[in-house]
Amino acid sequence: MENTKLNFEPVVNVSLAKQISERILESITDGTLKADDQLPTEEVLASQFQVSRPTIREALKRLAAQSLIRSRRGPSGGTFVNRPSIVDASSNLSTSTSLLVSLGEFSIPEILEARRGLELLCVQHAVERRDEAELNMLEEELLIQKNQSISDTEFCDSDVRFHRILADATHNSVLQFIMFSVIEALQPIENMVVFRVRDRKVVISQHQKMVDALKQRDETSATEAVKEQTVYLNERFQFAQKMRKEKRAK
Amino acid sequence: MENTKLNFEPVVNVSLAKQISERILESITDGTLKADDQLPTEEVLASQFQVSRPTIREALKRLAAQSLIRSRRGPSGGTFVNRPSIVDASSNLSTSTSLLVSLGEFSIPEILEARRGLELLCVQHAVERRDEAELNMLEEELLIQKNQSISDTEFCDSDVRFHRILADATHNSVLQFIMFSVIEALQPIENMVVFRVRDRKVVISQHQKMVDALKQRDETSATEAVKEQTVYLNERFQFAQKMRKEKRAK
DNA sequence: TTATAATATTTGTCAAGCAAATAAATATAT
DNA sequence: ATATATTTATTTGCTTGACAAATATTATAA
Repeated sequence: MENTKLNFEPVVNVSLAKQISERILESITDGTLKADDQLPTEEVLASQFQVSRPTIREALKRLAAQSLIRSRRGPSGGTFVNRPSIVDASSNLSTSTSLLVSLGEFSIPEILEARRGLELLCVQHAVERRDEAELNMLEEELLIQKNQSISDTEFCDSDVRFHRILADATHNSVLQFIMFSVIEALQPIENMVVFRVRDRKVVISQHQKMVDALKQRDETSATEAVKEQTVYLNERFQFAQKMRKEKRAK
Repeated sequence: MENTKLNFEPVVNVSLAKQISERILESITDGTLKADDQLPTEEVLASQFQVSRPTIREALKRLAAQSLIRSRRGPSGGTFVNRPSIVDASSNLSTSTSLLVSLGEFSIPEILEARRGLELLCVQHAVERRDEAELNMLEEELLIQKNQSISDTEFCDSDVRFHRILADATHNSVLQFIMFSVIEALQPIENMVVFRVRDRKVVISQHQKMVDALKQRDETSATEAVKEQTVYLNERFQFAQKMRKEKRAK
C-alpha cells in the first residue's frame, strides 16, 4: 500500500549552477528582469542563493553562452540582461544547425528540399515587399559575382549575402531569423559538395533572373528561378556523389 | 608613417573561459572530438590550457548550456561529447525564439504569416509522405480535442502535438527541426491572444479537414484547410486586439 | 561464489584572496 | 578656473588549495 503521507518532492540531483541559471532565466522570460537591467553583483547573488561565487559564475557563464547576459568589470560594471537580438539568436541557431549537419543528422537531399521550400516562401513575400535599397544591394552582389577574378571563397560569401538580402526583402523578421540561420548553416556543405563542379555562370544567371523578377514584381518568374537553382544544385550534387563513388570503385 | 615591423596581433580581450570553450567547440565541429568521446579530466585540461580548474569549469559550463557536452562523476566518469540531438537543438531554439517573442522582437502578424507559409510547406510534403502511423496519431489527437470536458491547456497541448505530427509527416528532418521550434515557441502567444475567443469547433473542423486531405493525399484540400485556419486565427487576433483597444478606451 | 566493504577517481562545491579593468573622486599643474 | 593626472573604490576575472559526493573497481569476508 502506498503511504500518501510520504509524498516527497523528488530530491534535486541537478547541479546548483544549473538550478541557479534556470531561476535567473525564468526571471528574464517572465519579465521580472528586463533588457539592460542589472543583476546583483556576484557576491550578492552568492549570498542570496547561499552558494559560493564560483558556483554563481558557472551559472552566469551558462547564460552568457546563450548571450542572454553580458558582464563588465569596474564600478558601474556588473552583469546586465542583454536585449536578445535576432542576430545573436540566429548565430546560436547556426552553430547548432551546423553541428547537426556536420554530424550527419541531416542529409543533403533533405537540406536542399527544405531550402527550396523556404526560399520559395521568401521570394513570394519578397516580390511584394522588396524596396529599392534591397534591389541595389542584390545588384551589387551580382556585380561581385560576375567578377571572374574573385576566389571561390569570395564567391560563396557573396552567395550567402545574396540569399540573406533575399530573406531581408520579405520584411518578415521571423522568416529572416529562420533563413539567416538556415542559409548560413547549410550553405557551407552545399558549397563543399556542390560548388566546385558547378559553373558560376549558371548560378549568376539564376540570381540575375531572381533580381529581374523582384524588380518587376513577377512572382512566377521569381519562383521559377528559385526552382531552377534548386534543380541545378540537386543535379550537381548527384553528379558529385556519382564521381566520388566511381573514384572509390577504382 | 606606419611601421610595418610592428604588426602586432590584437591583444586578446576575451575571457579565458570563452577562449577555451571556443577551442573545444572547434574540436567538436572539425571532427577531432566525435560524439561520446571523452574529454580529458578537468585537472588535465587545466594543466593543458595553463589555467585553473574553476576557469576550465566555466568554459565547460558554456558548452553544457548548449548541451554539447555532459559530465558524470566518479571513476569512468568525466566529460563527454554529446551526440547533438535534433530535440535538444530544437528546445534550445525554442527558448531563444520564445524570448524574442516575449520581448516583442516579432509581431503577431509576422508570426502568423511565417507559420502559414511554413505549415503550407509542411502539408505539401506531408500529403505525399505521411504513413498510417501518423494518420492514426493525428486521429487520436482529434479525438482528444473533440472531448469537450478537457481544459483549455489540454486542448492547446493537443493542438501543439497535432501540428508537430504534421511536421513529422513531412519526413524531412530539417523541416521538422524548424517547425518543432517555431510551433513550440509561437503557439503560446497565439493561444494567449487568440484562443480564449475562438471556438474549438472551428479549429477541430479545420484539423479534421487536414487529416481527411492527408488521408486522401489531396494537396489542394490540405492547403485550403491550412489557409482557412490561418485566416481564422488572423481574424480572431484582430478581434482580440480590437477588444483590448475598446477596453482601454473605456 | 556472493555479498559487503574499502579505495581510487572524477566532478561538484567552497573559501579566501589577488589581479585587472574601469568609473568616479581627488589632487595637481597650468 | 580649467584641464590633466592620480588615486581610490568597486566589480568581474582568475588562482590556489581543499573537501564533499558520486561511482566504478578492487579487495575482503562469509
